[in-house]
Amino acid sequence: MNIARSAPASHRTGSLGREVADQLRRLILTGRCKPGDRLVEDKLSTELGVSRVPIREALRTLAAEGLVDLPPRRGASVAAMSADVARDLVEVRATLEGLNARLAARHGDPAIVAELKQVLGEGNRAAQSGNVDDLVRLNSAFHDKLAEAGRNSILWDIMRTLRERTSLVFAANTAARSHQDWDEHSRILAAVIDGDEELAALLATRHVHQAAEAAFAATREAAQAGEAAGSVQRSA
Amino acid sequence: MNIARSAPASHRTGSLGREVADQLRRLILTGRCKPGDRLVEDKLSTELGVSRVPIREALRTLAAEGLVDLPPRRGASVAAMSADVARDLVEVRATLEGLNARLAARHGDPAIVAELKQVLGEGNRAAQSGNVDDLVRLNSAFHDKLAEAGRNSILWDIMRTLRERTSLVFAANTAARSHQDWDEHSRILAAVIDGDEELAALLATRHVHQAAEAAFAATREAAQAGEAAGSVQRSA
DNA sequence: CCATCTAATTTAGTATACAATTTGTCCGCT
DNA sequence: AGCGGACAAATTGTATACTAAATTAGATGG
Repeated sequence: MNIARSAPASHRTGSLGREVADQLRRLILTGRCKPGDRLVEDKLSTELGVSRVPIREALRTLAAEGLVDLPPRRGASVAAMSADVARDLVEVRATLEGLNARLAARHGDPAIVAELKQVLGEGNRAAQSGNVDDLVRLNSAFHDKLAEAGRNSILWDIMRTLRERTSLVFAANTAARSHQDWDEHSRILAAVIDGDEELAALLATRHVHQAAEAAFAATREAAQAGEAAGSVQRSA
Repeated sequence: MNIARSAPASHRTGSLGREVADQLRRLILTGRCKPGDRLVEDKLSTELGVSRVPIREALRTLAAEGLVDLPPRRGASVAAMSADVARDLVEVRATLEGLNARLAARHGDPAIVAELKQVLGEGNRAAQSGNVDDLVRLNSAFHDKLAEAGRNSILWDIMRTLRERTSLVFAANTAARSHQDWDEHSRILAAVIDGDEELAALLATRHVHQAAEAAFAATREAAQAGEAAGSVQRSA
């Protein structure tokens, strides 16, 4: 699995370190590395076919993004998220999605609005058909475009990492809430198009809070169910 | 200037890379490295007496914080801030200071509030005497403590880097606005103590916006004055 | 079973070498 | 004189090897 060869010109980042960071980010976000998993430099080095230098660089990058824990002298591990941190993340993201929606409503770039309409249509179809991969991708695309529409580079950057980290919280029940999700997306976009800053901000903030509530509730249920039946196969 | 020896046990961070990052951060924030200055790995390596590895680590860290530019294959330089980025920073920071003040008013930790009162007193005295170093330090301390009072680790982390970057914008006229600054600090703290979330949020947000307005105005004046008289000694 | 000592693993850092790329300079050409 | 391209210098990106320090795991003995 030599990424130097497996992805030679696919997305030229100009640096192996960034490619490694992208690879690991994907592994973490798709859940193939679970929270707490250790990321040993030597192992990654041989597995990915690069020296330890780019590996270390990638690990620092991901640590800065909050995706990996990196205690001194103790090595990297996939960041575990406590309930407290999850709530903190949601609180901040909700506020910033509100700010961003307000800015988007203020500027109203027609090109981006058109793209948002496009994504909204596809999202609604995906919610009908229930394709989870499409739902995840389109949800990501919608919030991405919306962040672009806000036209604030600082905000865009912060929201990118915030979305990544919250996606781990929300991942479990994207499918279950998809209809409500896309209904809310639709209303947010309508407010943005209307230039109604207050409403756009309110809806975007509430959207995050409601999605979080649902996710937390689902997680609690799963935890209870697991507690009742799961202790036999804890290590699976 | 070997930092490995010059700061052996002063503030053990457990990692040379972090010490280097701290050093460079201070150089940048105190203005001893101006925006655009190149940060060449070899030079820093010999000057600080460490190998290139911790230097690179530090540069990545600072790049993640937004204090240095790090284009691929082109080397690091102290981040320059355009007027656009400054406005974006202020917009986001104003919103997050608002959120944080709201959270601080909600929780109202007595210990931190006591510390805030302490800092407020010292700040008012410094505003009277006009000691710039003290003003900078105490202003930083006030916002630091206030961020603690919000009790949101994610928010705390984001606001830390945001404060660093905006401090570069505000640095010029901290002295000029000190009385109004500390008057506003006082009102924010009062609202926090009252548990008045709405008022605390409003005042904190407005505090940032007003400080920014003043700083932008001062910068514009300086630019005009410089345009009229300064082209003779451009390079100084 | 617990404490402790030891050995293996792993990270942190140094030194060095080299390839790739960017940047700067110089020279000839128009 | 100005411009474009070859050439050289500087700098980053990566690999490799080695040392040191710290943590983890295991073995040993009480």
